[in-house]
Amino acid sequence: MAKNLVIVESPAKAKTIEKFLGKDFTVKSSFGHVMDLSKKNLGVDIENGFIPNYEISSDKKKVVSELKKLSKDAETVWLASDEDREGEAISWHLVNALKLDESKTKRIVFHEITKTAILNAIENPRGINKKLVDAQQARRVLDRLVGFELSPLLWKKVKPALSAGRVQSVAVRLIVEREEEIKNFKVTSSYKVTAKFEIDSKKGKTKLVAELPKKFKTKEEAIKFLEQCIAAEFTIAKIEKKPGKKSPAPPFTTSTLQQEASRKLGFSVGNTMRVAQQLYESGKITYMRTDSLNLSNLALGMAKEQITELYGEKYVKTRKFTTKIKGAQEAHEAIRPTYMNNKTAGKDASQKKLYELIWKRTIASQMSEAQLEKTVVTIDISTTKEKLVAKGEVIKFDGFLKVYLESTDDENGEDQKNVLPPLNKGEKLQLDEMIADERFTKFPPRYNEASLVKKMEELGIGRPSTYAPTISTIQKREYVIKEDRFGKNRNYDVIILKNEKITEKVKSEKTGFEKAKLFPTDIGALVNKFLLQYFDNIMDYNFTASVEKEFDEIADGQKKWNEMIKEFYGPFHSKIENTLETAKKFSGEKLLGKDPKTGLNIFVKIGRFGPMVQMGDAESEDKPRFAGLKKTQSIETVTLEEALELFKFPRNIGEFEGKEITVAIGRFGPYVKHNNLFFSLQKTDDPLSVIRERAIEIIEEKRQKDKENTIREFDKDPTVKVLKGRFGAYIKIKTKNFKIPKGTDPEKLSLEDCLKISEDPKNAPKKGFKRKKK
DNA sequence: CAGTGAGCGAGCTTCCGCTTGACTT
Repeated sequence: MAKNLVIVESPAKAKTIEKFLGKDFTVKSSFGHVMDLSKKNLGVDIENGFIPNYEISSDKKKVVSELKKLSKDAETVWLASDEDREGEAISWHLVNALKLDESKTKRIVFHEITKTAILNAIENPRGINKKLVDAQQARRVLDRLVGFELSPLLWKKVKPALSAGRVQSVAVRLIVEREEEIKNFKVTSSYKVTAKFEIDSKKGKTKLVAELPKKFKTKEEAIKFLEQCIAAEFTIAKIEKKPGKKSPAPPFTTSTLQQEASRKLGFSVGNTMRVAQQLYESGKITYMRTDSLNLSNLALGMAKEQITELYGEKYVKTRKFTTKIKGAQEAHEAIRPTYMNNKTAGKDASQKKLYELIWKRTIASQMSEAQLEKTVVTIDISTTKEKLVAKGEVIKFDGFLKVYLESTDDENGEDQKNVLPPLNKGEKLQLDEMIADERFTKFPPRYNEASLVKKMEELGIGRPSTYAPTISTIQKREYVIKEDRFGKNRNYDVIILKNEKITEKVKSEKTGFEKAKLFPTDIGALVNKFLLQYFDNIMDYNFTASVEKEFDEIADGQKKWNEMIKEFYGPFHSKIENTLETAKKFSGEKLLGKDPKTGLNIFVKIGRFGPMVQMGDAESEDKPRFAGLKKTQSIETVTLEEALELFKFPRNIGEFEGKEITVAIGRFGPYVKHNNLFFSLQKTDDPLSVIRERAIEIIEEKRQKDKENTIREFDKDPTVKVLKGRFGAYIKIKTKNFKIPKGTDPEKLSLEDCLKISEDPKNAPKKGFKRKKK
């Protein structure tokens, strides 16, 4: 039995560290937090000073009991969770969950997984920092109170099963507000003049492209300018050369890795993290959830060695980067290859591509600057005071550019940097052509997953471990949808001066094309409006930053954590109560117009099951009729005509086997209903025009499929069936499903067998825990 | 994966932050 038990957060880390320490040490992992607030009720005792009710998380019971056993036999238990707020709390929870004896428990920390760092940590143990734990408790309790009081309010006032929280609600706000900016954006156009000159040089003819810095607001002004240039003489007035340099970007953090993988590889945020996890687990890269730019001395040394070997000594420049991100906790290193001499690694194409990106970024960050020479050429026009400008850039020394250049989110990469031909001051230029083309102002870009993460990081909301899950949550709640939009064609004017003649042309370009961008849904916009109206403080972009400041004060011992919570909770809770009493149902109801046949009002709003249209007033004697919106429609844009179409359902389209067939649109899209059974329409079927014959086809297809999936049926009781599911055979009784015990042949089950199996609680459908009411 | 299918009636839903491997309906 080992004398020492070391507990870290991640199993891959445990494996590495075990190699560094001798055989007297066993290294195990807690798999992150082992305790959390109870999920029943609030999990916090409001009346008695906000005492948290912690429980061992259900998925951690096994880990905890194993660690408990090992800790009993160990002489010393070393708690080596990360050195940040959450890590400190993990150690504290471990003390409680494992019932550790204080005398044999030691807390150690390290920021990098290197042998020296770990041996050094072992030499310098300390106790648990209770103040830091308190800061974490404040963070945890605040998030619980906000989430578990706001969400139920939404269920009552907006729609069931919605959610709100300190992080997700602000993320949705960003997307809703960006969409509003875009909607209110006024597109204007102006004319940009570009001139092409022919240069005779020793090497033959080359081109020089120059631009007019000024843009013309109207076509008339642009034409007037071109007319002036017909008989003009063009002379080089000035040639300015300036040295410039470019520096490499710092190594990757979680957020910048997600951004670059999105731009360069087209990965979603979730995909990047999944692939990075695989690389981490196979020991190829360091930890992938980090906000630190730091590289260990070992890594710096390896990088230097690698760069010298591959490119030579003059490409080396060792740098240490420091983070500018507020609230960064820097418990880990930056994301880097474990061994810099592996230029490639990974099992599949995704892993290889991501690894290569990390390798290049890390190596480049330790390379010398690129040396540039920037040239600006000014060209006089004899007939006007305006001057043309040509810009050029020559790379004198490539430095880090040999390996890697960070891309940008900028969608219209304007500055084209070309190499200029040899030119002399006073030289007269021969105009080939001059073009004035119409350019339009561009609305602010919509967020994609990665650029939203970037913005969240800037605001200090969310952590490296939560960026990907948060983005998935707001999509799962249907606050936000990720999709492509096809652009529209737009005409623009082009005026050309060539051979001393001016001609005009109209050209066409694609505009508004969007790929994998985040759009707010009706529900997202409505919930955002509700929260902004009643809880503007939580929705404030600075809310997290201001509570973070208080958490820091708690960690410094200047503030008691439950006092901070009390100050927040008092006004917050009375707002909840007040809103509960006074706010009406928040449905976003909008009057579209009147039904021309009946004269009844047509409304659009959010109902229990999402966006819908309503015919007739709620207060009128005749109950109003309802119909759900199609998935492709929105409250914002639906027209009266489209709304009226929706009331054509359910459509009776004939009879089949003596029962009528109807078509309608439900929660899960358009369907055919026959004999109380439902059959989904295909995407290619139009619910407004689908005919009886096609409906029968769909019914027969479904029947065939059901037959194939049925293993056993019983004449005596048709509500009991043995069916083939995606996880194998199961028993269905009415709407409930039951597991079949192992070793039972489903083909041979009798009705009695089925009923018996259904009575055994072991086989009952799992529905989670029932909530206990006090 | 495939299946689900209402307009109110039960019972349920929910947060953020650590971490991976569950093993379903």
